[in-house]
Amino acid sequence: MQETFTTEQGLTVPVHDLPLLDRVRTLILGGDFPPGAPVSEVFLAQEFDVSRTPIREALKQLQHEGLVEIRPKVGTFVREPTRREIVELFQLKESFEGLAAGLLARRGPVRELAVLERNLEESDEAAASGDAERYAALVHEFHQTIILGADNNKLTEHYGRLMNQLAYHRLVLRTAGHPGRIIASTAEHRTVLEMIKDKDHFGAEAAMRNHVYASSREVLTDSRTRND
Amino acid sequence: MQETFTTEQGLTVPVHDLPLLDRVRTLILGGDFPPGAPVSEVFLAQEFDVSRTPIREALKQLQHEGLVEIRPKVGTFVREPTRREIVELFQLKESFEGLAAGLLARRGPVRELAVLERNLEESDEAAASGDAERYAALVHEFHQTIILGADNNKLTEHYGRLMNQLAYHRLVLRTAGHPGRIIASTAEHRTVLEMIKDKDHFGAEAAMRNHVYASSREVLTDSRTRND
DNA sequence: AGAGATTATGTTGCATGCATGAAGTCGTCA
DNA sequence: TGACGACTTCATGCATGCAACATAATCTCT
Repeated sequence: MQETFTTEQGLTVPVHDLPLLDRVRTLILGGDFPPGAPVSEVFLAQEFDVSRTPIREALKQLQHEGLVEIRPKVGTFVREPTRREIVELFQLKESFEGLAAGLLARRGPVRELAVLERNLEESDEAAASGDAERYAALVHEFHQTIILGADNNKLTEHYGRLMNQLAYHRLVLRTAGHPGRIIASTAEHRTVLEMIKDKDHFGAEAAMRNHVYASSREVLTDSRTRND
Repeated sequence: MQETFTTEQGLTVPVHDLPLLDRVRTLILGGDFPPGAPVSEVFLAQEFDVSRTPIREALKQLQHEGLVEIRPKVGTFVREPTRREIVELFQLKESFEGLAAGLLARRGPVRELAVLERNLEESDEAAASGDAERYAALVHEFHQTIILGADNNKLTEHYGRLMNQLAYHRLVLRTAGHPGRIIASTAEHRTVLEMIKDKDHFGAEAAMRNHVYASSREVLTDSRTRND
């Protein structure tokens, strides 16, 4: 097994081309490029002070991840996911996270339980003090902990791809949404955690899927963000 | 949306580099390369009569798909999935196919029902006449029909990636296994179909997951193939 | 002036060459 | 004989150059 590195989104990539691929991805996801904007190879090449060749390879990866669209002989463009794709991705998210919660419950973890417990406490604090940013970070951490806790690298990998595709959408929502409004999804998180504690993997999966479904619906029905 | 093409495994790729990427993938999955074997760029380059550059890009894609391992400054090698990875992939397969069956049941399909119905009849015939090859093909078609019937392109995409990673393993099992032995999993398929007919998406998902789990266990416990 | 054809431009697609680094090989020395 | 070290070999990593094609701009003709 080669040396790998797991990115923030949980995507495992070979470590040797991490800097470039990661930097390009960050640049595109950063929001500097509106959807549909062209991403020229030469621009990126001089931006990162490398040749076009490694840039091309990175862009192909990103195409594979669904973040950009390469039109042969024309150019590369930031891909704007359609609403239908968003729905599809959320269906997958529900399935992935449900699976993860179930696997974690079956494992009967120790370390993760403490982390999740602490997370919920801090989430309550953040919600009470109205710290939206902190709350969002904690929500992210909660889900990430469960995914990683499932102890299934392939799941982590696929989940990372998924979240990368949703990342741009999330960003739009987060910046365009109502920052002050935080709906406490902590209750649903707590339910999930209880199920995991009880080693009820069936219940944990169901609870997590309900939670993801609920949050996705709120994202999809209107444009208000639920920070989750 | 750019023009895409869906491969046999259901993986959607841009059409312009289909020939090369697909041919390289087929070559590697074809079994000519034992696991761990080096896949030199120059070899592939002269094999397909192109330069190293497009070969490199294709290999990077395959690395992304998990089929090869690129060791920097050393070479590219056919990746041998560990047993643990096989287990992880089957867990994902269970989740994917369960999701697909559920979505299909919820859709209340018409065309797919006829196809699946016919498939089961032919499966019975193939099983009765002991045509292992035909039976395996029908099993593949059954699952593929359900995946595609779920009408979720992202699911199809992720599933395709998954199956590509399992493809090599399947091949080994199929060739090394006992070709005469066919255990009729048709009964489980029939259960899944009944649930879909009844639009019981919950039951369909459960039935499919049980089925996939059962077949995976049989694959994993010993080396005998169940053709599924 | 408008429509079609033609040129011009910009970007990608690929081939090639060279530098870099990793293994393996051979030789030398203790 | 065994171990250490320089060297050879070989494959990759990347830069560069040129050709091909899509698109836009221009020109011509009616």
